Amino acid sequence: MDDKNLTIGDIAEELGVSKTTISRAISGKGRIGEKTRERVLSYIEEHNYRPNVIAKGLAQQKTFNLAVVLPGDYNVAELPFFQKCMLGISRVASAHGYDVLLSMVTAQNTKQLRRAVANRKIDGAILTRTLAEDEPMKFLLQSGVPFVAIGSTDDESVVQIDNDHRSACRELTERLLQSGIRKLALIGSDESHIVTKNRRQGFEDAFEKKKGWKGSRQIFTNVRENAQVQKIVEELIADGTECIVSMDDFLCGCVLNALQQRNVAVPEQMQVVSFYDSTLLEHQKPSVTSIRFDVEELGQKACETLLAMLEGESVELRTLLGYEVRMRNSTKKK
Amino acid sequence: MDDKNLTIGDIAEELGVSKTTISRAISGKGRIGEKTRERVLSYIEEHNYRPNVIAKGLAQQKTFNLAVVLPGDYNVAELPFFQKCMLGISRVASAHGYDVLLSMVTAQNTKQLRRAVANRKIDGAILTRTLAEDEPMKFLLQSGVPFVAIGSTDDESVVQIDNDHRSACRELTERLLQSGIRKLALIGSDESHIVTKNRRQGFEDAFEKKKGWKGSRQIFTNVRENAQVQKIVEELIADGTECIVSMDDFLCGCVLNALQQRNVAVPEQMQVVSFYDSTLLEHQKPSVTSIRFDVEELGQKACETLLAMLEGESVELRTLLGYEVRMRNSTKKK
DNA sequence: CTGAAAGCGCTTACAG
DNA sequence: CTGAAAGCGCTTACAG
Repeated sequence: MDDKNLTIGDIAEELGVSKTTISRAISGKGRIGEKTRERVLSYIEEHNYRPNVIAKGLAQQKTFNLAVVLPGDYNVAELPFFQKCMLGISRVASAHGYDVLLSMVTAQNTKQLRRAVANRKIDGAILTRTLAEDEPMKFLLQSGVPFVAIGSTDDESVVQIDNDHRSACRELTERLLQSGIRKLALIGSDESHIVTKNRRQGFEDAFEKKKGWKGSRQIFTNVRENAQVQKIVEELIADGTECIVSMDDFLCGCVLNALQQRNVAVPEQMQVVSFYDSTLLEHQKPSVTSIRFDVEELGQKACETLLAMLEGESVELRTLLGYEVRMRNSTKKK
Repeated sequence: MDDKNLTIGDIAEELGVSKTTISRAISGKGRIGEKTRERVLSYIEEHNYRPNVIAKGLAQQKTFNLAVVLPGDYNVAELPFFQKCMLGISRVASAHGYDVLLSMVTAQNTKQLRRAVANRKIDGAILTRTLAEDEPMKFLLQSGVPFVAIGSTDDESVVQIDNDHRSACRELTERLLQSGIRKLALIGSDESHIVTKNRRQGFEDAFEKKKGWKGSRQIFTNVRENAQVQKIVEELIADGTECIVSMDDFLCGCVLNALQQRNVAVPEQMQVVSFYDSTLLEHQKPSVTSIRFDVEELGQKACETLLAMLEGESVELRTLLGYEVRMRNSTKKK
């Protein structure tokens, strides 16, 4: 059945034509007689021939591999994001005949990525997040390897695919304000992640637009540990904050936990909002009002864009994908 | 600086020797004069030459790629496991000059893996979990691609790397029994995951050993949703169960949640135990008694074993890695 | 100890 | 429309 190592040469011999002809029949490039092509194609079909991609690559100076750069220090909150993103990327890659090579990097250690590039094992790369000081990005930039970044950056020379976090956070905040909330707080993690800045801006934007608005807001960033959240929540309860917006589902989990332990009812005594709408909070009661991004689509789009670049097509410098605000039971109905 | 596309031919010409010689100097295979070798090596060093791995692979019929087969349906509880495992694998692979190709599969869809194999883009594969009915494993088996499985299976023809879940669960249970608990329950997810069966057995083992022991146990498997957990916990509280053992950290999170909502104090009124000791429960109060596996080591070991197989070395059919039982504050001190 | 040559399995000008 | 030949960048018998 599996004529395992059938080569183009074998087929040529078998069919009494040249290797060139076989190659042309397969690739569709170059002129070839309709009948010859059909003969070749049906032979291939029947004998289950699969071209050797490595050899093809060598001849064409391609690898048909894409590197996906994955931070090794992803935290729990980001894991579901990574998973879906990866799914989107690998589906598109696969559909286009590409494979995905994994490069795990940390802030200090970009070895794996460097190796993949130095060994010429990839045609392009996808960065799965963006940092203010982004080593992998710097490296990619100076190495000349085509790449796209999932996330945003000020660098006008990098192709970016991102959700519109700023607008999303603005819209969400606006809705909260419209519902009559006068005192709210935003909690986020690493300021070094560009996405954190963008959300923060969106939050501020909402207040900008509401000029004469009376009320107060507080912002906490670089919050990473449950202990910090507990402290913050305690303060917020004390000073009468009405709503806590968390920038990721891990933080939101901590917030809910803190409230529960202090017997503060959600949403009656404190409203709670999160981002991502990930599996992390999936089973939470009450269900959590959240922004929803289609992460798989994000991955797909990123991969499609990179593939287009590799084909020499010109692509948008910046692709902003949408979002959805999902009002649920952790906030009061207006 | 970056003499980008330097080839073996360029160096040969430059140094006035043959390509064969260059190749030998690099690979260390075949006889070569000490001085010649040094000349070549220092030239390479100086000009920052990197051999083209793809070309090398074509000549040697190798790809220097390993497929890591990743279920696309990993749930939150498994995500941290995957991340660490991946880290271990990719570190070892990288250190040995191999790259990691990602194959995302689902129960129904093993396309990506099939493609990688059919295209001859990998030298071997690593399965990151084992199922009772394991499609990817079946495929790998019949395709003849060398592979190792992280997890266990009855199939004596597959090389397995696993933690000793059965002993771990037995030891944990024994400790609970020794501490005086008379009534306990075990909650787990998919029975189709072999690891679930193993743990269940370990749980039973502990009772076997304690012959004349009086008391009762309950086992719930195929539990996936928070709603199910809530119901179960309710029953368990009602019938006076003293301790709930969860097979993963997601389930345990649900259990803790259920207890908290019903104002059942941990560990005073109900003791709680989990597996994995993952970041999922990292910040939980009280801290959760748990078994701890070194997942990164697991990944490393799996990769090392596969690499050894590719070198033609003979390897253990079965490698069982250890575990640690961490007693914390969700159980009573003896 | 060293090299010429063939080969890995493809592609692609070039010529016909 | 088709093919011979050179080439992608390596490795590896074989001969010397």
